[in-house]
Amino acid sequence: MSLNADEIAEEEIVERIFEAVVEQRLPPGTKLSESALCEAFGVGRMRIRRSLLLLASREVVELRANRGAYVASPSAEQAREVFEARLALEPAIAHLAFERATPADFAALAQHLRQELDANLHGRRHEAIRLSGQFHILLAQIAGNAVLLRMMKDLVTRTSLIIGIFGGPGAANCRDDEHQQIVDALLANDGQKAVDLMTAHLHHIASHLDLEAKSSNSVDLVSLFAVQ
Amino acid sequence: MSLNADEIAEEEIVERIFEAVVEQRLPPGTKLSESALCEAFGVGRMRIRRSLLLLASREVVELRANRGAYVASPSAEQAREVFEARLALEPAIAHLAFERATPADFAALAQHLRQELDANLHGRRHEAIRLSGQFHILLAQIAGNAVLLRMMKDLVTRTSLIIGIFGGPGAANCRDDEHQQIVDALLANDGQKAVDLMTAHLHHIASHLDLEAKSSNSVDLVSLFAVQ
DNA sequence: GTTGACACAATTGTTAACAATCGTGTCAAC
DNA sequence: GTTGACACGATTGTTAACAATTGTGTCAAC
Repeated sequence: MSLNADEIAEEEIVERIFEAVVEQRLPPGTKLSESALCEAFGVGRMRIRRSLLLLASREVVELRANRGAYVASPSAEQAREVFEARLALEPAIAHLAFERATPADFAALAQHLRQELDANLHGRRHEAIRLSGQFHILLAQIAGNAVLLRMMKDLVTRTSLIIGIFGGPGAANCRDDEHQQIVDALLANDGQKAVDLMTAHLHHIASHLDLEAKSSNSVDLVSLFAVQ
Repeated sequence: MSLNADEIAEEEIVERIFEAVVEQRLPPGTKLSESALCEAFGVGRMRIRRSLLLLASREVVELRANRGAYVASPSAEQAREVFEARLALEPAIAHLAFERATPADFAALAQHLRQELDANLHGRRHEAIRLSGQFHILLAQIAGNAVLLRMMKDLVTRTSLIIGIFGGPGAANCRDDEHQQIVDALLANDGQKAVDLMTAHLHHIASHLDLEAKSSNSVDLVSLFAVQ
């Protein structure tokens, strides 16, 4: 009778896998076998199957017919599209957050920056990466728009995959103090500056990627056999 | 052996239902019973179930536990969020389309405008509504970004639901010539004007909505029993 | 006449067995 | 030594029967 204390829901499974991908504990291409996930989450195969379908619809997981589910490996083209989308969305989100931030929101931002700094100082890498993405999601929450928030969760998660593939070694997260600067601009009531800093921040992240390399091996063959 | 001429795929079912929702042939709240859909598409229940899950993840369908699937009925708050998201995305999309449009794209735009005009002149209402949304999707295609394109498909579909609920009677689609004006600005090589016209266009559509009314009946009871 | 309880029908949700596909390892042939 | 075919094991995909929940209609009680 107690309202559903029994089993884990699909949404939670999706959320957990999102988190693992963001933290780069699930690298691109990792196989997600059904039986392993059933055991990991203690649920039936059907629930895992639905979760994988949801993850695939958000392009965090790739479903290959008769071969199973794999963590997505975004192509260079997809990476470009993700950053282009973020450049379209996040300045607008920064502006909305600027208009709507309450004192409680500023407190949350301050606490977040503290956590981020702390994780970086103490070398907790996974947590630092997660918080780095979480900052952008926190801004979307402050912007007060569930549609934009959902979009950002997807984009941030895919960005982690992109950095895992195209990012230089070690330069996994944007550990600069640019997040701090954005919050400072918001605190200084300078919305336009916050928007501009966000745009610059995204350009900085993208500039640390090498979208040419890492075409793996298959592409070599493709270009080899190109008619042109 | 022939490569899959056998059955309809989930994606196609999702696409067809999206289309029906855009054309407002599936009004908000319509029940989508599994057996009926099985018959309609000639597929097994499992495939329908997966399709409904995908539709729910894009918030075009609402899944109520043990009660089935229903076409979503966006709330006023959700309507606000959808338009806010469109206002964030579409100016950027218009700008990208401006930068990347080829002569072939302009031809497609011209043909689209002709079709839209024709459907309006001859009173083909469903087609007119569909084309009205399709214009915005065509722009996203021209912008050359699959991520943004996917987002726009979702937002346009949900906008149809929103207009169905909050739109005045008859004023279902934006039948002004604003689409024409946007294309004219693109043709005149005036990107900024196209962006501004798009923003104004979205404001016009939103201004024809009555987000206060149509709280149906349940909300009356809620406000009636509100503690405050 | 309205209200409450009860039972039934219809629909959804789950489980488990079955079918199909794919990758791998072995083995023989060249 | 490499290549091709074949068979096996493992994993995914599907089907069908079963369980559970919800809504409805009937019927008696007040």
